[in-house]
Amino acid sequence: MFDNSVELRQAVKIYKALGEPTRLKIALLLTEEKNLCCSDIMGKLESVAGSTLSHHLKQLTDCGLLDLRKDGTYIYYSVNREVAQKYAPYLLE
Amino acid sequence: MFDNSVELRQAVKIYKALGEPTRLKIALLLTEEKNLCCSDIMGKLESVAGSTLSHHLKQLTDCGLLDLRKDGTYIYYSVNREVAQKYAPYLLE
DNA sequence: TTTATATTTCTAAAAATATAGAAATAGCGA
DNA sequence: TCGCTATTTCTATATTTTTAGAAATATAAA
Repeated sequence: MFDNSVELRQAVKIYKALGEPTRLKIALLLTEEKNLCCSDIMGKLESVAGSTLSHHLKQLTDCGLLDLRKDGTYIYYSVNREVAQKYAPYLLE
Repeated sequence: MFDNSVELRQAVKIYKALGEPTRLKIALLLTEEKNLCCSDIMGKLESVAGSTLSHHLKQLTDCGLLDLRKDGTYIYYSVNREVAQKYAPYLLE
């Protein structure tokens, strides 16, 4: 029926990404203040190891929810508003 | 910062519920066709044990995404459109 | 009351996920 | 080049989640 269309799999990925407190916080952080880099984000969360944060950010970008822009050693993340609008406009409120 | 407000925890629960293929399918099924009972849903999914389905439905109702109405031995589920609208209007498309 | 059907709870196993330390990679500035 | 900072990958462990069979519960119907 809703078989595993690409669409459905993407939606699952997005909701899975948001269904974890640290990642949801990251997404909310980035709608408030765009273009934060990994270490900025680490500073705003209480005690998350860099490697852990890296995994979370990967999940959020892999599903299309976050865009990134590299600048030297820094990577700046921001919310892809189109994707957020479609799947979770709650983020943008 | 976005500390563990009730609001944030509810959002996490909802997205976690939707971040699993079977549950997302159930939610989509129920926006198409409302008031399906447990066994109707089981019929529409390929090979899910009743006990498993029961857990999924519990998760979807606990987070507020599904409403239920009991009628005899049957339990009819439907999507709570207000909650869906707020967190995942994608479901209602 | 017995039987049948719908759903849940219990229990346990398998699979997936989150986490972080350590090592690796990458770019920048001295 | 060397050292410094930012980020990722590797590896391992702990925790959570998914799954389903079996037993339990609940309601309806015969």
